[in-house]
Amino acid sequence: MASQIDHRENLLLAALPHSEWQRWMPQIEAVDLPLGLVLYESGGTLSHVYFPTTAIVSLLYVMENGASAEIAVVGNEGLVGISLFMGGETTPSRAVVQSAGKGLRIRAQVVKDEFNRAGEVLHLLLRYTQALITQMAQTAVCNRHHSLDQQLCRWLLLSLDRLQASELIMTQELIANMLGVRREGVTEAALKLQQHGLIRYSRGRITVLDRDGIEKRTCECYEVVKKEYERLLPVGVLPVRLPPVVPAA
Amino acid sequence: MASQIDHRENLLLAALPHSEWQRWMPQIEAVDLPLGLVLYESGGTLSHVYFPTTAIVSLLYVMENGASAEIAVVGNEGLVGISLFMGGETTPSRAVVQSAGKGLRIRAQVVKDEFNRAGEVLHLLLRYTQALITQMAQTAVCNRHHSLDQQLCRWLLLSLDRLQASELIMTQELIANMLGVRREGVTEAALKLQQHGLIRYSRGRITVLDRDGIEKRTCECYEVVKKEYERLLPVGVLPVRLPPVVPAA
DNA sequence: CGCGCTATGTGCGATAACGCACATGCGATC
DNA sequence: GATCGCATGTGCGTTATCGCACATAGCGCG
Repeated sequence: MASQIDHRENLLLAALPHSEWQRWMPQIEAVDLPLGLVLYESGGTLSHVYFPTTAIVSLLYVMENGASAEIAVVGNEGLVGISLFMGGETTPSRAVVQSAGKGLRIRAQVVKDEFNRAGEVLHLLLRYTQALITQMAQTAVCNRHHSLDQQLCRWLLLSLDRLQASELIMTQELIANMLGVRREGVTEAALKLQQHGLIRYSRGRITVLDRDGIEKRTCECYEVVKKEYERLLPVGVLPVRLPPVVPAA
Repeated sequence: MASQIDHRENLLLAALPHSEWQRWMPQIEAVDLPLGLVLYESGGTLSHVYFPTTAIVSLLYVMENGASAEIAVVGNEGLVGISLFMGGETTPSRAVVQSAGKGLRIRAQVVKDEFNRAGEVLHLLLRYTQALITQMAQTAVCNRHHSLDQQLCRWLLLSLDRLQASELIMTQELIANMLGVRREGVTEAALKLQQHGLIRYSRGRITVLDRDGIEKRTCECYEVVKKEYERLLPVGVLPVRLPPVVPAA
């Protein structure tokens, strides 16, 4: 079973030295990540660390009054569960599957042990964490200074980068939740993009027609985050198109 | 010289095991941190890691158009320069002294070496980093959902917690810069607080008269961040009032 | 094929913050 | 002790977003 796992589907796993991967592989488990699945709840314990492959996971914060805001997004370039090796065990945020797909997971203790060997793994995970920090910081700034229109573009691009397709399955209601704005606001912003021929959508299915056009309309935040991921993470280009999966057995 | 340094003035240093501190001490240097001093610039290299003692340092992000926003604040509970041990060397933010005072510093390489020994120091610094991450995430959320009035209160409280006094030397213009809002907005918000007898201020000197009252007016963000710092960091209570400094020599 | 659920579109008035212009006034300096 | 610079106060029209109410319209399901 584990032999069918292609660790190249997740960039962090792909970057593991061969010897490390040999130890990890038997412990890795492939999982389905359906839309809306909560990987961990604010303050809750994590049983596993998740490495999305085709899924996208949002780290979001839900406030007392129910309002929410996304603080970062994790795809096949990263992992969900940094608080395990950062030492805090929990965080006051929630991790929810934002785009259904697949992922790999491994028991929390295994990652902790590997991390504490203080070799390549530690440095790889910490560099990833720094990239994530940049994303959070940029989100804070973006929330402060940029228009909903720009933020929607940023959000679309961040999501696209973490998908293999140019199509997102995502209602405007959900996007509004992520961005922490009204649903109607997203409708208006999306309408503009559609009228300009940049996207097309209907009932929870968004197709990106002109990626460059969207990049022109987004704020600098997208580029800053992307550059920082490229700088910090082993594989230069994020949206890696894999060769056909090696069919074992 | 180094023998006059009281490492209890900074909580991270105070939490170092005795043997570690023995190694660090000869390398530590006391520095003045005047208002406005830039400890590092976006993308710049860090020569030292700074441990504020009486000063407060803001991590802020400056955008292309000159607008800015604070993403976190560091006082005697923390350190400036996490990107050194996180492996990225630089970050796309700026560190500026927000409240003048003193701090300790140590050459970057020393911290890296100690970190890479993978002992207590590593875990201590990573737990601190996680607390910092929480602060950034909460800032992002706060920027999205809370009023300027609430944010000003949060900001005042975060600053007070990192000072030994109930007085801040800080113009409204500077606060506006930190919060990423208009100066006039801060004036209005501060005016309300003053009219309610919570603070008193004049020309860059703010005195907090009723801390509890300010806590009542702030948003949940302050409490979340504070609790998380208390949970993650060694000393339970943040605003530590030190016993008289041990006068060596 | 029609029903109903859910996604999307639209139209308000209300509000918070903006940008700009300018008034006031403290307090350090000469 | 008059002056000047900088911090603070204030007014006002503009804008983005909100909150709510309700209209339309795909699409799956019976």
